[in-house]
Amino acid sequence: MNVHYAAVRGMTDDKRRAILNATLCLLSQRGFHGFSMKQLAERAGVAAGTIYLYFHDKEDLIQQLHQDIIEEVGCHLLADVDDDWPVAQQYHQIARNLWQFSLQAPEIMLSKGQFDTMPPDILFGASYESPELLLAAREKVFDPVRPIKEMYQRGRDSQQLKNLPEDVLMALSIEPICNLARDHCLGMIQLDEAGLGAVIEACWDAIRYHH
Amino acid sequence: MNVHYAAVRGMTDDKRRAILNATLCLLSQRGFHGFSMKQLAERAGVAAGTIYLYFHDKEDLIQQLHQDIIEEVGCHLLADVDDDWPVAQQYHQIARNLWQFSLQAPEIMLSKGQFDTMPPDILFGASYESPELLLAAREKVFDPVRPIKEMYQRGRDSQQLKNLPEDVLMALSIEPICNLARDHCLGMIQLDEAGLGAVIEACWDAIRYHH
Amino acid sequence: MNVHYAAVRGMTDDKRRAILNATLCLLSQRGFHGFSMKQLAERAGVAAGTIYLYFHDKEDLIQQLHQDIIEEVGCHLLADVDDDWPVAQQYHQIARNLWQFSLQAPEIMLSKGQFDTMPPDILFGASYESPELLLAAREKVFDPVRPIKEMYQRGRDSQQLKNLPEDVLMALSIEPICNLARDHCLGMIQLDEAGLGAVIEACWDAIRYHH
Amino acid sequence: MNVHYAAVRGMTDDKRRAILNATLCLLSQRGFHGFSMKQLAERAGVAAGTIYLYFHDKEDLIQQLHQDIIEEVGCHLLADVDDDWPVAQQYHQIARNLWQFSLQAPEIMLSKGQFDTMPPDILFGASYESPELLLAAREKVFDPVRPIKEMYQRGRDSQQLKNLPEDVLMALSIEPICNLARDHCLGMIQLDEAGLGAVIEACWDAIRYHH
DNA sequence: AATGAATGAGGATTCATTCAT
DNA sequence: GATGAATGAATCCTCATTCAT
Repeated sequence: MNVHYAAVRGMTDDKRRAILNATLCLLSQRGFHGFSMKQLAERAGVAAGTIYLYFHDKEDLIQQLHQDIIEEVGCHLLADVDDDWPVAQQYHQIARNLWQFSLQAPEIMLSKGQFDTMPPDILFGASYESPELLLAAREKVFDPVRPIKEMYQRGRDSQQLKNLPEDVLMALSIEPICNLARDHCLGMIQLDEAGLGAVIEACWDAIRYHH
Repeated sequence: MNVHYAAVRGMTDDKRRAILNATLCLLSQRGFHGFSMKQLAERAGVAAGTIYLYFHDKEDLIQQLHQDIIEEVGCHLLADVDDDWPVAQQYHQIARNLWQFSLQAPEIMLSKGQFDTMPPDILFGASYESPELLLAAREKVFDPVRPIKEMYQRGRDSQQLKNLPEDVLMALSIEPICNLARDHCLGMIQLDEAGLGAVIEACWDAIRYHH
Repeated sequence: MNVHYAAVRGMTDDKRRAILNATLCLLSQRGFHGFSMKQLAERAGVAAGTIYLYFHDKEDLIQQLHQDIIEEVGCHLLADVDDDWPVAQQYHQIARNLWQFSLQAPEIMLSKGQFDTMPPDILFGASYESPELLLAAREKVFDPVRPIKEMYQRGRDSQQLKNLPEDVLMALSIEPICNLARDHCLGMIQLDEAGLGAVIEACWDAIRYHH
Repeated sequence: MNVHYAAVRGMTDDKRRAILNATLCLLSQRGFHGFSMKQLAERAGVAAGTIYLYFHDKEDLIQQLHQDIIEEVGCHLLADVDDDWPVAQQYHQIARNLWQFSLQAPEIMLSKGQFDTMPPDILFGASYESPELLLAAREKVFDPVRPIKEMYQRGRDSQQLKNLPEDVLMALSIEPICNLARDHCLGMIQLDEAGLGAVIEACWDAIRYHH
């Protein structure tokens, strides 16, 4: 019975996963309004109605996908990063993890821009009209990557990093690598190992405290 | 007669401008597929059919908007920049111009992400499938901001900037400021004069050649 | 003054003719609903609004075109036909005139099918619902070709033609030639001089009284 | 189970049939561009979107209707026609079948003119520009009525019919009856049994070889 | 007389979602 | 749980017609 249940769970979860994967693919290529639920069903190999067994509607689907991705990204970025390392080493590891991750899951990289431009009520259930609500909701959603934020805080407090808000530090050192990874995935730029090293170093230069 | 003609010209151009402005507004909020031509007509204060007197279809409208914006951005970013200045000074002026521009035309800043995630055939008439065609088409479209690219080339050749492709240098020094400007417009971050100076300096640190 | 007026009249009539010619062309290719007034204006070399100076609306335009065509057709079919000739000779002359006419005005031939399938209220101002009204209206419109009908009557009354209604006699002897002329114009069939003679003879066989 | 399945099949096919029937009705009255998909949906008793479950677009719908009609017409015209009969008898049977058919399916008769004036790419996927392609496509579409064509060939080869192309023979002996049947359906002419016999005989006179 | 910009109703088609099976 | 036929509102775009110039 247990086995049977597990099997069923697994199967249904397979369907959920198939739908989420197909959504990611279509979302990264066409954006939220740019693909239809029928296309999605086809791509996922399920019937149109099946999607609504797992997700309440299109927005819910996107929201759950977003959450899933953040968890996966958080997991990959922090792999092999030791809390005891100096901030510089931590940062370099994270940056390399990010690049590595973009190679194995390019659609996720491509989907970032779509999520960034999405009305925030879809992802967070709050709009720009009420900034404090939105901030709180964002914090919750981005909880899986909080350790990264905390690393920046520690780095700043110990004067290894410049005295700037964490958001800004990340915008200076993580986002450029995201953007370049995306361009790399799209074939718009080429970057070899040496180039990658130089880029990571440049981003480190941007945020490290110059004595 | 001349005046009269000008007035007429002005009026019809007013319609085109009204449509483009309304498009920018809706595009930045909802994305390409996220707003309807009827909404657009309403916002622009014209009849739905009128849009098609000035633009062939929705894609053409977006493309023309994109071109218009690039010209306007190019114009503003390069204002008060002297060719004879050292690269460092040129960069700082451009960065400040960019921030300034984001304050007076926030919707343009917000629309950048939408354009970045748009299928390139809409903007450039070429897809990722044929990279060389796409590259050529991009170059043409981005011609109004070519002087900025050339500044980066000169800076690199004279060893004032790191030895990285211009695209990468820009991704390290211009895009982060764009992103922060966008977040600033949305109220997601606050940045005072000192903070802005620090950010610009940080981006300069990212790309300047450290001897 | 008179001359001036005539010139103006001529010019405006030129416009009317240009519009009618362009209408014929578009109608024969696309049918009543298949072409737009803007296309028509373009083809005729006038502004869209100009059409409405000469015709009340699209239906009126078609109706006037129809009337014009019937007059022109009547004129050509009856050319060189002498009232004193025997019916057989008259018929042969008309049939040859018809073929000849189809060669010099193929669009008219092609437009016949369009008029035949048009709701009769457009052409005659009466519908199939009130057959007697429709019949009267048709008679009036087709007045320019009445001599042909009368020829058939005389032929029947003098027992040179079969004892069938004129409409039927025409459907047996004129319409097939029209259809073949249309197919010839479209390149769907080829018919040389001998073939044409055989066809005309065959149609004559269909209606002549066999003693 | 089988019965159940059949019932379901029947029901869905019912929808397709309802749409085709409604299309025929509207097409014969208004022509291809003259009726809207919304009107069609209303007439067929389905939602607008439902049409697109069965047909790719309006052109596909018309094309399928055309094919259906040709099959039905072929079936009716050749009913009770024996291959062993002399050509004369075959022709007479076909002609009577045609008249009979026009009485029980008048809309089909009325639709013929609409199909005849339709741009051939809709019906055959080929235009007048490439006559050989068009001819081949036509032959395929008209395959269900090929036996009739073959009868004409045999009749001509055995010198029972005049030495004219089959197309011409049909234009002389079948099309006039079609046209008269249409006029009869519309109430534009009356034709009793004797009249019909005379008409069929007249058409036979047109094509039979006179020794 | 002539223009052609402007209109907004109406065109074909697609969409997210539901529900009977 | 899974299906996919069915819906009808909403999509983009075209149309015949008007009217200020």
